[in-house]
Amino acid sequence: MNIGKAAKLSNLTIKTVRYYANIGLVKPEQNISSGYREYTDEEVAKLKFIGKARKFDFSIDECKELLSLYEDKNRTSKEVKKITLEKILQIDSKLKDLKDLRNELSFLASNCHGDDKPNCPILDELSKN
Amino acid sequence: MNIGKAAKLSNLTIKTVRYYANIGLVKPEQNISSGYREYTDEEVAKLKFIGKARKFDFSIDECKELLSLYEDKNRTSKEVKKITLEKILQIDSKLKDLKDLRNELSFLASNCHGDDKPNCPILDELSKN
DNA sequence: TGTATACTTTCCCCTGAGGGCAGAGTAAAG
DNA sequence: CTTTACTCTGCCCTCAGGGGAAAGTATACA
Repeated sequence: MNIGKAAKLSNLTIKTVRYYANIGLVKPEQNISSGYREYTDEEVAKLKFIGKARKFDFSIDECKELLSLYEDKNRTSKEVKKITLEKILQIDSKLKDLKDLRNELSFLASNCHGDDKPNCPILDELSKN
Repeated sequence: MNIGKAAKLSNLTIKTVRYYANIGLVKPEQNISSGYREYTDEEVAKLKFIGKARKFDFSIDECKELLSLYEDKNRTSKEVKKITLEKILQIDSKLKDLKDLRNELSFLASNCHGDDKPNCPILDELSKN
């Protein structure tokens, strides 16, 4: 099938599918006379796989890794779990940063009257040395 | 003072300070004969201000806005508080997405034996239709 | 058979917030 | 006068594609 159908079936944009072909993530055969990319069902399955992994916040490189494990029938579940646990740690770290940030901002905001006067603890904090 | 000292005093890199000059965020005078940027103490204070705001996850555009409020002695604290509360809402939304993601990944990981067998619920989920 | 429409191709620039490097000019210290 | 330190502009790079142009290909319909 052509790229349009492959994109539709995998719920990705054509741009994305073409990008994945260009970086060698899912590289279909290309019709010699027309130059059109020709996707097989299996390649569409890989596209879907990647689409899901991307939603789980895996980077393209991590998707590449997961995809090769997915294709390797001799892989161990240990390898996959390792990547997943690392991703969870990354998310935890991001969560902590965001929570800290939220606390600080919320503290500043709660100290700011938010009225029509110019006095503002938020700006005071930002201009502190 | 030259850009090196301004960067040091504001705890920013020279690249960053030059970038802020290029986009018109903090635009110092430039010595005509040498072409060197010449920063005043006030401009360094603005750089510091921006550096702090960036750490609070404000975008460059938001920094621009905050900076103009900071410079406007007639601004109302209401305006500043509004921007801050919006930023907090953005952070809350990001936090929710990340938490959901973490839950899903952690559920998958807990269902995966993580042993030497190829059977893997994580990959199964990623290849589900 | 011709043509209008839909689909696909490559190519180039854009995002945010700078980083890295090259080559050249300027300043300060010895 | 030379060495060293500093600064300048300009270019390409990041990440994961998005937008659009110009040109080629395929399909539907008259």
